[in-house]
Amino acid sequence: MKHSLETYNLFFGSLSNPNRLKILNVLRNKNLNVGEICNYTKFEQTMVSHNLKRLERCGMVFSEQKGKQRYYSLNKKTIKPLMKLIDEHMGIYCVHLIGRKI
Amino acid sequence: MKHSLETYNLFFGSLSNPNRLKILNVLRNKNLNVGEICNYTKFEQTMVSHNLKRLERCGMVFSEQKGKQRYYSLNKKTIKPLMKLIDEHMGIYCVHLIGRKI
DNA sequence: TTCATATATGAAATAAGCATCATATGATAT
DNA sequence: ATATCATATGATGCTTATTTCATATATGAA
Repeated sequence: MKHSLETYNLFFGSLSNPNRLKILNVLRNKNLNVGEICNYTKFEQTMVSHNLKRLERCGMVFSEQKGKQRYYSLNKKTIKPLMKLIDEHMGIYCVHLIGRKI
Repeated sequence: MKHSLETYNLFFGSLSNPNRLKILNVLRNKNLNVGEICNYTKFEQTMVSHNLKRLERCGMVFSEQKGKQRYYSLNKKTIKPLMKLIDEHMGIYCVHLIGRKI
């Protein structure tokens, strides 16, 4: 491990939340501003902003101001291979817990 | 995303805990039984057992009974490339938050 | 079988994380 | 400047996660 446990913890913690995962998911195909993310996810604006902030701090999304709106985009370079890795892992080791809570 | 948000959440949740990360860390180089993990980490036995259980359910560690002891080993096939991916990510995008809490 | 050691389990207590609320900042237009 | 729309922030209450405690199960030895 190259970095501190705290840093890894922060990274993984950012991904261990269904709402943040959903936000990442709606950003997969196109860049969206906060309002659009709210529409797609049916989440409240403040909640989305809080979660976007955390995702951005961890480098999982980027943002760019365009007029009054701020557009968010997925860090595909990290998120795509990450998801791929986990999909493969789950396909092998986690079949038993698909659909479970714990 | 191939699996449900809940499943990803469970996966990442297992990694977003400093104690579990520390346990994974001490398993990097050699397989250890529960008592040994406690010694290395200075964690309590029950806590270690609870956390090992969760890690095993998510396929991050494997276990094997040997006499009275149960030995745990890291799922290197997943954990190693995962850590590599994240180290690279952090090196680029997370320099600013090294050592931070949030 | 009984004893000692190793690990696991369930429930309760504690801690951490999160959404929500109220409010603030920022941007553009008038 | 003020008004309006878009997004961000801080604090608080609530929920979920985690550790701890007490106890149970499992394995091997005597």
